Amino acid sequence: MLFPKFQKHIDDALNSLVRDGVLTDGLDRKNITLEPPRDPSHGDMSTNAAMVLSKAAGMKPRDLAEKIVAKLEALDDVTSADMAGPGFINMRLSDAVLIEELCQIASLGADYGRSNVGSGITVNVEYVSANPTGPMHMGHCRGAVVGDALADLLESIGHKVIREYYVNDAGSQVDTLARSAHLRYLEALGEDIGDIPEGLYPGEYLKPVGEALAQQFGDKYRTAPESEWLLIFRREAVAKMMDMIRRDLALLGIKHDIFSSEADLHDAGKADAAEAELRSRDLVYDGELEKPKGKTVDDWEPVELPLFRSTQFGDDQDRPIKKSDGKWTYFGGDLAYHFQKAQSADELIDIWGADHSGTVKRIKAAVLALTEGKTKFDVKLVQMVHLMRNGVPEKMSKRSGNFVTIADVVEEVGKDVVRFTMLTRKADAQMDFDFAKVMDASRDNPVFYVQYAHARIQSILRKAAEEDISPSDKHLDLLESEDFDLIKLAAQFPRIVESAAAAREPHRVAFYLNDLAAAFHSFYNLGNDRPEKRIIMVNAPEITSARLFLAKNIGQTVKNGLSLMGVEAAEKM
RNA sequence: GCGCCCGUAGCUCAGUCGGAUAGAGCAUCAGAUUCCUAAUCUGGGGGCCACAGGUUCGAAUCCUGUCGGGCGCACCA
Repeated sequence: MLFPKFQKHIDDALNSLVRDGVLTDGLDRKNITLEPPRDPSHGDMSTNAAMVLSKAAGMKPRDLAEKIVAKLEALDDVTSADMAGPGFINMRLSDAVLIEELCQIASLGADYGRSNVGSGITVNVEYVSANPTGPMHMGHCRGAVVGDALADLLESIGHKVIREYYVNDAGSQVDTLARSAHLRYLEALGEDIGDIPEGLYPGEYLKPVGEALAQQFGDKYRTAPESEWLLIFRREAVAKMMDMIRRDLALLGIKHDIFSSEADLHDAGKADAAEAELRSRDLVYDGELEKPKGKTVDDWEPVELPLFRSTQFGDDQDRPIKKSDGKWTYFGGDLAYHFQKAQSADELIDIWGADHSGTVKRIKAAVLALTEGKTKFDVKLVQMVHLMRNGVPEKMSKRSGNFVTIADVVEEVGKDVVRFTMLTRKADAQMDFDFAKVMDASRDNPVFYVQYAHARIQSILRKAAEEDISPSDKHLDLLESEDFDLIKLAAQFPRIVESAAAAREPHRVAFYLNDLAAAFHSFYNLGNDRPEKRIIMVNAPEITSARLFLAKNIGQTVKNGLSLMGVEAAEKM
């Protein structure tokens, strides 16, 4: 592949200069970059090697650059190498090396863009982890898509990836769920339940749960005290909610390997074990919390609780792992949960909503303490999505049972639009999601633009087949400069994937695909005014077969990119 | 009051480990279809990269401060 190949060229050139006595050995080369210049008139490939090394080498950047240029211009893969500006080195690539890259796309097919730079490292990505108390709504959507795409991305560079969903089935919210389900159970048995009382979940989605429970238990728990049915109803209702969530996830194409239960974690004594471990190292102690700042709490009174010393790791205050009633706090369980995940992974990544930003420090502290720094841990915060319709905010309120579900949105605009839209923005910037815009203005939606490029290519291939011309690598020497420009852009795909994975920013793939699609559409339209630039030219089957080969592999690259985002590559539009 | 994120064209946003003259889409203006899918393309206008300092060969990018916006600041989850 092109970029690794040229990295080696530069490395070799520097080694050669070391042998010549121009450079001292062992200079730090990690800041050397290799990238296409922003302005194509500067060349195809540019490196800052001379500027980075000049200080340590005791030379002026431009003098060193000249020495490196002399080595590089001797290469077969390079037609020219020049020094520019303060010491940039610009190269132009030979046709042969670009044709070689094009053939690589063809031979690698769906694997073009994949690599093994991350092999041997297992990464656990936890995402979604929505409470099992209702269907998935749009508040969960962005984190789900970003997490899923990130997991794909990490897998594509060779990491072993464990995709995990943490089911919060131990807190008080699932008791509320059980009570809400019991009410619907009574309703299913024919009782008039009236309005849903304050504090219970009012959503209609619990009706079928109540009916199923009535079917299963008859009127066994109609008048029974709560203590008899709470655990049973909790288990049944959580299972039903998770079924529903799994269906919602499937609609969006979100995949998980493991659903970890918080309740199971406690039953297995994992939290006790973590507490014991931390107490033995004096990282958990019994103490009192400070009064909350910036917010008045009416019934505040100091209580002694087991506290984790997160202040030692930069948190504002120590954090309780158990409540005064002796039950675990969410944090207590989460701490044990992360310790458990660290047993089977080298790196952990959590995808959280920005509304949990306040708890990042404590959980980072906990992982650092429990794994003694051996496990890399990163929390990726995904900012809020504001739902709009024609510029008017769409109301969302869980308490009233009134919220926009993922199922509704997928039904309205489709999986591909949702996924692509969620990935056309940095995750740490807020975004608006306007139904009217993504629907009515679908022509302007980047997802269709990219899909259209792929569909257009497939259409050309079908058309060529009718003319009895098929793609072939026999006459690639007939390709012209516009053809090579497309190859250059496609050749960037592997490094885009690699850098997006390293930075954990799936959105970079989306922006790259937009560029690649634009380049192809532009290429295609050259043929409007200049018939000799058309892809299919019935009277010139040799160049046509070469251009078809090019188009086919551009299509392959688009498809590989879309597949990383979980978006279909349309055959026809 | 404190913590985290953000501030780039009229709007929505990119901008790679600090690199060369800051980009794209929408909107706007002017064009392209007897021709492989016009869901496309070509061109024009539009910028104090919030502001002020600092770091250096070089800053939209890193550091400090100010201003503006969002999220959070329970033993909730």
